[in-house]
Amino acid sequence: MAPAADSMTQAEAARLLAEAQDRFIASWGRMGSAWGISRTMAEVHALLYVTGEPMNTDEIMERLAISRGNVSMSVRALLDWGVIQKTHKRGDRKDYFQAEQDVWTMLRAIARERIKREVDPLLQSLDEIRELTPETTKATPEDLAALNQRLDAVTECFELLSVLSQKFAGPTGAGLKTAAKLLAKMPTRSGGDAGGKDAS
Amino acid sequence: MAPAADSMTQAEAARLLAEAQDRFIASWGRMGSAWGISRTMAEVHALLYVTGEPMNTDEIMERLAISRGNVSMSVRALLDWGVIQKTHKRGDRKDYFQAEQDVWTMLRAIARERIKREVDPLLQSLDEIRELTPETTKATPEDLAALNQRLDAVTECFELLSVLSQKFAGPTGAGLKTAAKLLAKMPTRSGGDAGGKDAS
DNA sequence: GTCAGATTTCAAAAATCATTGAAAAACCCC
DNA sequence: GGGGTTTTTCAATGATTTTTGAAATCTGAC
Repeated sequence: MAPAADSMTQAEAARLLAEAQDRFIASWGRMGSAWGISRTMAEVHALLYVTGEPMNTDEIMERLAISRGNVSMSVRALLDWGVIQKTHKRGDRKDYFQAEQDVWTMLRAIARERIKREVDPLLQSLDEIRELTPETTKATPEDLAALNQRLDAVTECFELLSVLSQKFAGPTGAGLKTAAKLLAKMPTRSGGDAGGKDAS
Repeated sequence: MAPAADSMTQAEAARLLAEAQDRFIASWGRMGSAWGISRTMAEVHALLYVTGEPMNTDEIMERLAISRGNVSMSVRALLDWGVIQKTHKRGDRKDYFQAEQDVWTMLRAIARERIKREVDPLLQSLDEIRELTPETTKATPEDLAALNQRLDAVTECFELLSVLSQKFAGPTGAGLKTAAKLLAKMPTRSGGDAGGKDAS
């Protein structure tokens, strides 16, 4: 539209935009891989988030210099996580993908999925293990009793986590943002801890 | 001590104990690797946690069937994370390692480290990127403005996370357990969300 | 200062995980 | 239902991470 801007040319602006996007994509990818998500998948997500635009497979391929198959798989995984959506354009048979634009909604989806995929299975294992180790009060050697105690401590802790995720990240939840804001406002009195052992 | 127990022999109890421990170690290792921690490192941690006993390198090697070098590296990483401690036994030159026994204290250490290692660097990158993209109010093409808005949204969100971790997981923090319990008690009214977009 | 035991380091090997590309399947407009 | 387009799948390849084991370093008692 306007041929040139005040303080920079369109070309300059475009270069800047691309560079900033690339850097964000790289950072997000790095963080993703530290958290057990494949770097590329995180990068695809970052690209879709940072542009905000729906993009098709070919555009993603080209921008990230990755193969068609890789895009297909990453995009499918992101759909499974619920952090991107499939959209369409009139008169275009290609699939377009668009990232959830609200950061809190995005984090909520991630939290929900991680709990479902990783915490819940752990809890189930813990239950199974717990069934192995009877607690016939007397007769049970003290080692078994101590084991049970430790197992129970872990279980209790992760069950609480799972319940919290239901409450705040679940489909009817109150929202992660609410939770975070609440916590941030909470007074910090080291003495007030509910559990005995505290500030190390 | 006592030659036999009521409902099971010592041998039975020992076998049970070992199996339950092994299963816990395997589960913990699986969970660790889903979260970007090496499986072995998580397993060493699980072993030390579940036995509760201080163990030396040779004992860990044998129990987990891994090499000396691997134990050395895993143990060092766990020390860095602050989830195990080095101890000693009189008249024994070997190092012994013992896991933090309080689950919440342990989770707190993990949360603190992850924020420090992964969130804080992300925030720094975001700052740097943000400096690339000036906001000279007018003149700035709308794409750059939109980018800045998205970058800011992510920054705000992770900054809140970082602050929270200071508050609850930091050395003078109020304790993760407190935070979790508080949240669990909070009423769940979907309408109460502070951010506009909510229950999907 | 020396020595034996204990730990760390690190290059090479093994194992795991991610990526490609081409073939197959699905899709859809006429 | 044919023909072109788009997407998915998956075996093979490539890249990365993890593990090993032996050499180097450290440690503390004597």
